[in-house]
Amino acid sequence: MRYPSGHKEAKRKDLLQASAALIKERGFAATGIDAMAAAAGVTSGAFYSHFGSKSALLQALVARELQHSTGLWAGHCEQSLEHWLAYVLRHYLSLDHVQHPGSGCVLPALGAEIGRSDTAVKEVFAHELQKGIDTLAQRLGDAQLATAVVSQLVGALVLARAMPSAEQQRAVLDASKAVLERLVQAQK
Amino acid sequence: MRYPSGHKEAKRKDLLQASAALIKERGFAATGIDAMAAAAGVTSGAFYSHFGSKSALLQALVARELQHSTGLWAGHCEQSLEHWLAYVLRHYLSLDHVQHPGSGCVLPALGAEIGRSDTAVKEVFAHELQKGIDTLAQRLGDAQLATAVVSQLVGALVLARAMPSAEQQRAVLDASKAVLERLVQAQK
DNA sequence: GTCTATAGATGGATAGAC
DNA sequence: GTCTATCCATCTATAGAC
Repeated sequence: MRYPSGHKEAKRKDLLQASAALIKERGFAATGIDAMAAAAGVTSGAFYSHFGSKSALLQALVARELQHSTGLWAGHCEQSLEHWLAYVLRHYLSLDHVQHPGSGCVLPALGAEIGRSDTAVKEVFAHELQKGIDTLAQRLGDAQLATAVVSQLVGALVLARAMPSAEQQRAVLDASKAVLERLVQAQK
Repeated sequence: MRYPSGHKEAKRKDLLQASAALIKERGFAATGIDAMAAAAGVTSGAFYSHFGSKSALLQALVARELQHSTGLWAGHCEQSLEHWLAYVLRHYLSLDHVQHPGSGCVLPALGAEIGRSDTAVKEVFAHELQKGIDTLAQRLGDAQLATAVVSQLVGALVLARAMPSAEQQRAVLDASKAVLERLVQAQK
């Protein structure tokens, strides 16, 4: 073959990684194939040798992004509940996360658009998210609380990003921090 | 004049109402001017005699939608905190709301896209949302709790809509209901 | 105020050369 | 496997007739 072994897998990974940042930043519907391909250093023709359609890329992207997130999640859950909580308050509910969606969690950035996607995308989403919720549920001893905590985090990021000033963004984050501490402390 | 007095205001209202449902259903970026105009029974040419741009419509739409939502919100807050909570659990956190975004709240449907809009849209958003939060904060006696409750509701709707089955959607809603009851009851 | 028509750009996706 | 070139549809926005 004219290309080295492993080239295709590497390029597919490049495409996923580069388009993930673009899509989380601009939105899935607003991001074109050309822009994704260009971000990975190829053209739109090459895109279709890796993904059958734009929706197929979204499916792979949701899987990859959630696997990464739940990996971080689980890593900080291992030590203790307090350690996990400190990590979430410090990083997930941060002004930096609000202002840089391209390098942040896929849920607040693309959650609504996943809800408008086909069943294949939703199934990947539900499957991967469940892993993260299960990990937290084990630590908390309460599956419903774990699910609500994720909802709290996602809602706070969505609202904070819609705010026009950093002060207003911080107010939304601080409110969520206070309530999350209350919820998790009560569980100890 | 060739058109009856009040015609323009009425048509503008038609455009807002018809496009609101479309946009909350399909997303703002994915909805074209032609589709919005057609839903109100006019053509794209007429659209621009009411709104200077697509973004100007979003601004008017966010204002109108949030005014409607905070009106409902305040109405159910008047009687008692319990009455408000029952209303929210029964209607906002319902399977019907999850499955019919076109007639539902603008926050979970368009929150992420408002976050990607220009400052004018974000300022209208923040101004109108603050009214709703203030109303609830007075009842709860805790402004941060009020903000976090809204985040919880928005996050739950976003996640539930991304789920592929009604059972999974309901699990997200039930988790939020349980935690909201706990949070609000503790405040009494 | 609304229409038709259209400009000018970009969208997703495909075909054929290399 | 990637490129260039392209089809065809759709996009936002404008111009001119009525």
